[in-house]
Amino acid sequence: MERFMQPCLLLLLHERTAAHGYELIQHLQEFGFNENDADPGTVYRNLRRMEEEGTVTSHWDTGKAGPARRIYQLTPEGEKVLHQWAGHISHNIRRLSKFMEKYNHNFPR
Amino acid sequence: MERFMQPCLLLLLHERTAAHGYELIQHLQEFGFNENDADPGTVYRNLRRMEEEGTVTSHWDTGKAGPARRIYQLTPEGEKVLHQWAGHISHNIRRLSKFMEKYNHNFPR
DNA sequence: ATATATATATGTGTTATACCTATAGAGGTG
DNA sequence: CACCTCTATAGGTATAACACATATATATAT
Repeated sequence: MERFMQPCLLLLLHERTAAHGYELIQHLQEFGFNENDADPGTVYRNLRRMEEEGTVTSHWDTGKAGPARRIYQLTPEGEKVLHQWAGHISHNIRRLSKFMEKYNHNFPR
Repeated sequence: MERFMQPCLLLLLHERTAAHGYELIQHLQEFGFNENDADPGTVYRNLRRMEEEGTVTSHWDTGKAGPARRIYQLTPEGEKVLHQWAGHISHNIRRLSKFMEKYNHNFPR
């Protein structure tokens, strides 16, 4: 499925109210992303795009030690989009399950 | 999920031992493809590529009325690839289900 | 000094595919 | 007979997603 990273990021942000990109990258593995899939470039680009689309907001955090972080927060619009994603994903699960049903019928046991 | 049309075509061909593209297009709806998704251009291009990859073979059928048809058949290699797809799809179902589990935990009832 | 971890960002080539268009045979209708 | 529609295959192209590589800068450990 395409753009699956987006709903994962939205859900991670809902779980923790705020987080920066590097932190989100660490947690994407919970959704089955491996090192290649959770490519930093892809994550940061997704976050920037999500901000353009209005599903998240961000601000710089220069308070902590280390390089500046961009802190992301879910918007109400983002929560709506997350719900839409959930519907979409449920639909895909049903679709894939239907395939497997047919497959198992063709290749029993 | 990407290239989902391929396992569907392979499974359809396993079900009917042989079929031409236009016929397969009609049956793709069984797998949740709508008119846009089951775009003829995409179907035929997929079939040609699958032949290049050795998962199907084809020959022209000029016997029947109407324009000539290209009849496709599943190869043993194609059946192997279909089994690989089934594994891949099962994995994706688990992955998406895991997302939904987390989602439902975040938004109960 | 230098290597590593933290943190963000851009450049780019490949791939999948949606949408559009082209071609052509066969049958039906005014 | 002209025209339309259905059957059937195919290619052209623009967009989009993404993997992989690279650039940047700060802080810490050796």
